[in-house]
Amino acid sequence: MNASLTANLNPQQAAAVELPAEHALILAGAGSGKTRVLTTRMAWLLSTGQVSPAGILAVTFTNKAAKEMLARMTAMLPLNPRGLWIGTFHGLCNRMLRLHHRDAGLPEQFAILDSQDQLSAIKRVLKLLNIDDERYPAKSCQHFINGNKEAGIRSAALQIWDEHSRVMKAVYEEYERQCQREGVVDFAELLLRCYELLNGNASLRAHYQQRFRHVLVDEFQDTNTLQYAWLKLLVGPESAMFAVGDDDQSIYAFRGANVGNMHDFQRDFAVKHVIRLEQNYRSHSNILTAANAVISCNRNRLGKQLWTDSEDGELLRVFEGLSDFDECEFVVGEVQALIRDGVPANDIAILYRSNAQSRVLEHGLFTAGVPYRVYGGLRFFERQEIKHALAYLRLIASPEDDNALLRVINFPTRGIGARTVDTLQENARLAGTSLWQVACSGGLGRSGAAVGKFVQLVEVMRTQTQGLPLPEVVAIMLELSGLTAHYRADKDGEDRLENLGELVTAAAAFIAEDENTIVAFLSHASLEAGDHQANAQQDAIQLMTVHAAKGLEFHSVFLTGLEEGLFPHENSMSDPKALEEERRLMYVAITRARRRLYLSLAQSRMLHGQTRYAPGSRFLGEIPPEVLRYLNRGYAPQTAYISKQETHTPSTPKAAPEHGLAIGMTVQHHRFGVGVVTDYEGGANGNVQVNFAEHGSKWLAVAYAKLQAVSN
DNA sequence: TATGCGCTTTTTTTT
DNA sequence: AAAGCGCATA
Repeated sequence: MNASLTANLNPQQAAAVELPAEHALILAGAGSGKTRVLTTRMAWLLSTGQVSPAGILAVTFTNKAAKEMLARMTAMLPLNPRGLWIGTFHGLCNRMLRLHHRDAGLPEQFAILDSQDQLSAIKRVLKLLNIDDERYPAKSCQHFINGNKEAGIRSAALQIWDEHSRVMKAVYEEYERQCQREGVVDFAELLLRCYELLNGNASLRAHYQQRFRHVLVDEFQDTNTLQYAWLKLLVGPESAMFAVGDDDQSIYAFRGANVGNMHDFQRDFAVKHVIRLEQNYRSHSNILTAANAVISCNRNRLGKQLWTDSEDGELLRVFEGLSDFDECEFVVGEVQALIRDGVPANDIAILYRSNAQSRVLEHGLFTAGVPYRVYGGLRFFERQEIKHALAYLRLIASPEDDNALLRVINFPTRGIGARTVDTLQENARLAGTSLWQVACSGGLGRSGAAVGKFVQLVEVMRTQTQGLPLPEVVAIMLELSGLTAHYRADKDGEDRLENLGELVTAAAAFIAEDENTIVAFLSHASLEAGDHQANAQQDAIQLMTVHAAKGLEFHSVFLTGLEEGLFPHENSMSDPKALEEERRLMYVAITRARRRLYLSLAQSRMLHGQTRYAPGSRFLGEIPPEVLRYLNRGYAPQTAYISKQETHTPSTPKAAPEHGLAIGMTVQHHRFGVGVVTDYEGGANGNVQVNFAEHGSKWLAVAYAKLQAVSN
């Protein structure tokens, strides 16, 4: 039986699966069968009787990954999924906090704030403290609070340096108080609270350490400081931690992920088993060659070289368009050709660095009648109509939820204006109670009647839905609240109505596999905002950012917008660390392709309403020319030589131009025609690099080239 | 309370 | 170019 589990694994994979119960770090390259190893490891542990399902804790970052892991496990062994602790960091912390809410200092029915809710909660704090939100924008307070929570720092521990730090500390402090008073918890709080629960409660900690003999972590390179600290508390002297990650695919440092955790893990736990999974089963060899070459330009790596025994495959196709429209036209044409050749549409992806780039592509695909699907954007549970509906549910479950009350007290409008809400908040502040309590006690003058009716409405919703199955609760709430009527009356409300209907369906689906409580459903909504997509996937090509593509693979991939300033993004170009992250992003992008990879760029592009000119991405220049095939003439990989220089010599600040030329400027040359200035060095006696439409990119001596500016 | 105009601001994103 | 936001007006 054990043999059958590892039968189809390569020696490294099998070794990883069958490691003894000791700490291990698996460095798993892109497409090397990481998830397979993780799930097989668990199945092996269970089937050899080393551990019972209750003794396993497996952590992932996304619900999708958790679901996939569970699905693959149950395919290998029949299991009751309820006994297993497989989930996201947040999901597992939520589970633990619900079980020990008293020890954690939380009400049994605590609500979870998503980022939007958190932001509005912070706005209330700013208002309460009379803080100038020009100088202290809610967004930056949110960033500050989350940053500190992820570093495990409470407001009380903050040092005051100046006025700014004093205000930030005050905001954080009041925000903590407010959340505690209202019984709500934000995402970072789920982790921090759970960390503190275990840290401050030795017997509980010992209990879980005893219980979880095997702690398995997926995408370990993406863990932040707090997540790692939480793991350290859970892993006891008799537990083994099995961490799988790829430092080369760490693309979330910008939001707090700490790749250094991989290194720290080896040191903190004296890890004896480090296994590298370097054989790639996904891509043809030329694609891997490109990926390896690019990533090898990074300095800080744990070191790993992907290889494959598959054939070379095609060369990577490079297309340089004159404009973003030109690039788009090319992409659309190739997509159509691929589909004609029988590549399934959903096995084709168009990737880009930033969401704004999707617009042109969407337009092109739409015009050409190619079915496509854009990933990202607004998620189901984040839509305003859904948030409104959830707020009513939250009020039914716990009326003291001020955030929820504020959201819907006047939606649909019922004559409770900003003034009334202000008075309500002021009275609540004075009395030190919730808005709901104040609303119940009346005494609000002219608008008191409207508030009274709202209180009644919530009461009626609660009594009428008492004890009913969740989908019915949702349906009744939608009617009584007036949400359905409101969107029915709205000429543009059709989609929203449909989504509200979908919410009832979601509730039905939820009780089919989980509990029948409103609170559980609300947690589900906060923690799995993304999973519930309203429109099912048909056979359509996929458009998404490179970030969103992580973990996915496609037969053919179009990597678009390979220009300096776009990819790498301009905000990352001055910081070497950020630049390395961009390069890892490039590595992730390249390794998404199984068979065919297109690399495309445009000489000019509409960006922020302006036409911008940028030279080709340095990353393109880091790919060995032998694996590239330039589809349109004239654009040999000159960018390579510039970027090679840039990569290997410390970047020197450019001297101020004395010749009046600037990067992006269109110029005319007597022999080479029209081109765009892409670089220069030295002053009037120096050189200038011009990318000519007809003759490609050239370095010319400024003094002799006699370039003339062309206005456009 | 709703609407519309002019102003600003543009990475990446899960939970 | 487009979307979000604050403020003024109907």
